[in-house]
Amino acid sequence: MGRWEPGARERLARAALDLYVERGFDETSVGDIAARAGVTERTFFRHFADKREVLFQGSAVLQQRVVAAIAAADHRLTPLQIMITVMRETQEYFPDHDFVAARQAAIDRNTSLRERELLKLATMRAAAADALRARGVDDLSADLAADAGVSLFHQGFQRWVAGAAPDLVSGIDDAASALRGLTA
Amino acid sequence: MGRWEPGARERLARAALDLYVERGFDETSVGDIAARAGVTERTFFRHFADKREVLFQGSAVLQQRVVAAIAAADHRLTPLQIMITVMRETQEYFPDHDFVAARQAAIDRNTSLRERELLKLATMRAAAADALRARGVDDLSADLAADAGVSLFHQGFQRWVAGAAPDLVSGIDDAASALRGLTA
DNA sequence: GTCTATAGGGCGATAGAC
DNA sequence: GTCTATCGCCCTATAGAC
Repeated sequence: MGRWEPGARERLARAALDLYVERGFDETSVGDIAARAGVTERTFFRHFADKREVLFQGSAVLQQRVVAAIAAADHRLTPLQIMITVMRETQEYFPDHDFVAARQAAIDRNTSLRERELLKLATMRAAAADALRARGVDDLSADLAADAGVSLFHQGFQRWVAGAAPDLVSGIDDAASALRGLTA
Repeated sequence: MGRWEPGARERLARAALDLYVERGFDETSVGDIAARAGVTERTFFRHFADKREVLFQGSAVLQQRVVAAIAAADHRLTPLQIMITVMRETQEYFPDHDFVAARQAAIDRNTSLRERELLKLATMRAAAADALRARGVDDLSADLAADAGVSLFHQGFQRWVAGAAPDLVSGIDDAASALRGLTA
């Protein structure tokens, strides 16, 4: 046995989500999280840049997969079709509805967490646009297709989490269908 | 003459933008801003909720106008047409290109300012969706049309600020035209 | 207007793994 | 020996409380 237990990062992430749900983000100090995880405050900041970031661990990996999927998409698809296809495939990164719902409840109750969520979505959107440009899509079309794809993802995601769609893919399909109605 | 100079709010806003541009957001303390404006730190926080908010003063007014314009739009327009029309009318709120460009340069160099900008856009989007719903547009279509409208605004705005479009209306029209190409 | 808790960064020391 | 995670105590600025 070492002087510290392994898995500090995971314990910190778990403790943070639990506390944000239990008593809210503003009412939770980094000291509280660290204490529950059995480490010091300073250790928290070595794993996570700030108090918000602990809820967005997976976003960099998700974004890399999205970029790779765009690069690998069928050449006969239009930019918008590529985005819809790729967004549907993100379903596998959100396996546990209860976990996602708890995390989303914490985010929705706090403005600074919503800001961070929006930043992550915007970062994914920018990366998707770059990936489309790398396939030869023109600048403006790439930005707009990326915006549209992330919009469909976001609306589908929200409806899945809220229980208005049975799964993420259904939510995205509902949104894509409604978008077609709007532009017809 | 009172015992303090009037216009503290305007002086603070001006001092903040100048300092953010000169030396960057992180390198500027609230004390620096207050000193340049000739007031105390406490006065800054009575006018602005936080250090970021000082760059987003006009957004509440802009949002109100957008909501009112959606409510007043021609009944024969589709939700997407309403959004395009209303977004084009926002031109009058951004008269001075140099001021807008300086402000945008400060925002683009700092992540936490970008977060705040994204929050303001998301708030406008939510308000626009509510205004569409109030006209009888269904839930999902309202959200998607609001997303699309704000996307067109954002892309058009960026291109105008960067000099790729002669004015905001042209930028939005370019984006709307490209979007039509994507969904055709 | 003053007072204070907290965020979050810097840095050296330490204790494990290899 | 190196590398890396953790600790602990330094610091300042933000932003809320009183």
